Order: sequence, then structure tokens, then C-alpha cells
Amino acid sequence: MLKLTKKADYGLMALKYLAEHPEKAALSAKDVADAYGIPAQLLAKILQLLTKHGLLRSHAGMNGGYALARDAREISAYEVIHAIDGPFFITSCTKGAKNCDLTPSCTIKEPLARVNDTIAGVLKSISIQDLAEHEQPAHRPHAPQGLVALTL
Amino acid sequence: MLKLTKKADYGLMALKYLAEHPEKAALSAKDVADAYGIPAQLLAKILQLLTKHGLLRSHAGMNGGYALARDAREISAYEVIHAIDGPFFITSCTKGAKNCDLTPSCTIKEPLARVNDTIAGVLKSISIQDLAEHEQPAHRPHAPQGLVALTL
DNA sequence: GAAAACCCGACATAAATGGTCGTATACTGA
DNA sequence: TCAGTATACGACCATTTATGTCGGGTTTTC
Repeated sequence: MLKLTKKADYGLMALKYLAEHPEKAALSAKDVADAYGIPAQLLAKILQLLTKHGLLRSHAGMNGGYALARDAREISAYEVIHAIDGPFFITSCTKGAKNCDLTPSCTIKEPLARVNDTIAGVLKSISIQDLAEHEQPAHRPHAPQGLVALTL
Repeated sequence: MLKLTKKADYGLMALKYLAEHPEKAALSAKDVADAYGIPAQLLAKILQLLTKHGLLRSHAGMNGGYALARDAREISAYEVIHAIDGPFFITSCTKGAKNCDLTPSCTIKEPLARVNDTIAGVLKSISIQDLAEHEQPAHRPHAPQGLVALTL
């Protein structure tokens, strides 16, 4: 159904939350989980994943927790999703692997691979910062920096 | 993981196959299934779904089978996927339903809804015809008719 | 050294997906 | 009119994937 997993959702929400509280040096997994009513242990694992992928910095001990490893503007939704759910492909069989077993099936994949690239491009153009300031008006005033053109 | 289900894949493949054989008045589910090595009964159900949604026309009896209800150019990948997998949303909680239960969660969904629209737009711009003529060179000669511009 | 945190693998449960079976119904042509 | 071909549809099962939990271990601070 082409939807994000809850884990990815949680991850994005957590990063957004961190971006919204820059005054705190670090927030614990529990803090964030409580703020959103997310299962704490599950979120913990997700944050650990994000840490391993270099999107977060962790610190143990009292008053420890997690903080963004980079500026919120420099972390894309794509990175988050990729870190949590792994590489995604819109088609089940993509070149690279030895899928599409015997049958000469999937003559479909080629055009859809471009769709895939497009989606990836869009997600890369969205930063955590964008998520944090979600009250922005529908019309962007200055420049279409996030503009993506695709010809398929 | 943001990927198409096999059913949707099968559906697209089948429509593509039908588009490639306009000389036949109709092809049976079995014909298509055999051509690609897809489980016949499963494909049958998929084609029935597509028929119910008006993308195919079916005909029982000998020499019966399925045929495109419209020109291959007039059927979008979006319609196919939508018919098979139902409406998709990139976020688990989307406005409309009473999701996002109690918690004030998902402040995420608003920006991602635009991603969703983008993806839908791209899929709508791809026709079965496009899939059928997948041997097209990478560079489109005349005009960017399938161009989609998005500013997020 | 106790408390607060992160770290991590194993497990349990739940839901979606993929696929099968059986049967009913519709159409065709000999 | 009957046999064969095909769609239509619902129920069911198997497998995988997603979600969530548990328990023990390590780091850091006070």
C-alpha cells in the first residue's frame, strides 16, 4: 500500500521533537515516547538505529539521552526512513539482486524504477526542519529551492 | 518499505500484456498467468478486481477473457494500484479517519501528505501504454508531456 | 555504588500478504 | 441441450512482515 511503517513514523516524529527542543542538550527515549504516547522500548530501539546511522548522538547516564547529530536542516526524511526501514524499492524485483527468478517477468520495473527515484528525490528534499515548522503557509514566499522536476 | 504489493505488480504486468496484444479480442487469466509464470487463480482474482473497477471488460465462455476497457493511454498506473491495494497513504494516520487516537501525535502528517500527493501525481502520469513501450530511449525526444513539477 | 540512561539480542504477538480450494454462474459452439 | 471454457466470489490457510515486549548488560553521573 505504499505506506511508511510505524517505526519510520515514530522516528520522524522523534527527530522533529528533538528539533523543536534545541534548548535541551539531550532528551531521553522515554521523554519523547511519553510526549507522543509511543511504546518507550520500541522508540528506544529506533533511536538506537538512528544513532548507529549517524543521525543522532547519544549519551548515557543521568541527564543523558539523544540529540541531533547535525542541524535539523541537514537531516532529510529520506535518511531517516532509509536508516529505519532499509533501502526501499517500489517494485518487488529490482535489478541488482537475482530476483525475477526464472520467468522473464517484470518488464514493468524499468518505468517504475524512475518513480522510485522520484520518490527518493522528494524525500531527500524534505528536512527535519521542514517537519518541525509545519505551520508554514501553503505558499512558499522565497524561491522554489525544494523544486523537483521529473520527466517520465 | 514503501513498496508495491505483488498483486499490484501482477496487475500492472497483466494490463501491460493486454496492451501489447491488441490483436486479440480478449485474453484469459490463464493466458496471462502462463505468460509470466504467475499463479493463475491469484491473477484471476486481481483481474476480477480490475474489472469491477472498470479498468477491464470481461467476457465469460469460450474465447472469452479480459480486455482493456479503455485505451492503454487512458489507464494510469495509479488507477491500477488504487483498484488493487486500495487508497494508500504514506502516513499511517491521515486526516479523514479518526486515527491519531488520543495522543496529539502525528504532527508529521501534514508535510508528508504533500509527499503523498506527489507520489500519486507521478503514478497518475504513468499510463499502461508507457509500461508497454518500455524500450524507449532514456531521452524523450518530443516535449515533456509527462512532466511533473512539485515545490515542497 | 546507586540511579539513570543507553545498548542489544531474543522472543511473542498481531496483521498483512500471498496463495489455494470449492463452487456457482455465464457464455459458446457442436 | 450438453460439454467445455471461462469468469465470479467467498472461505480458508500459510507465510512473511511488522509491531511490541522482556531481560540482561554497559556507560555515565552524582
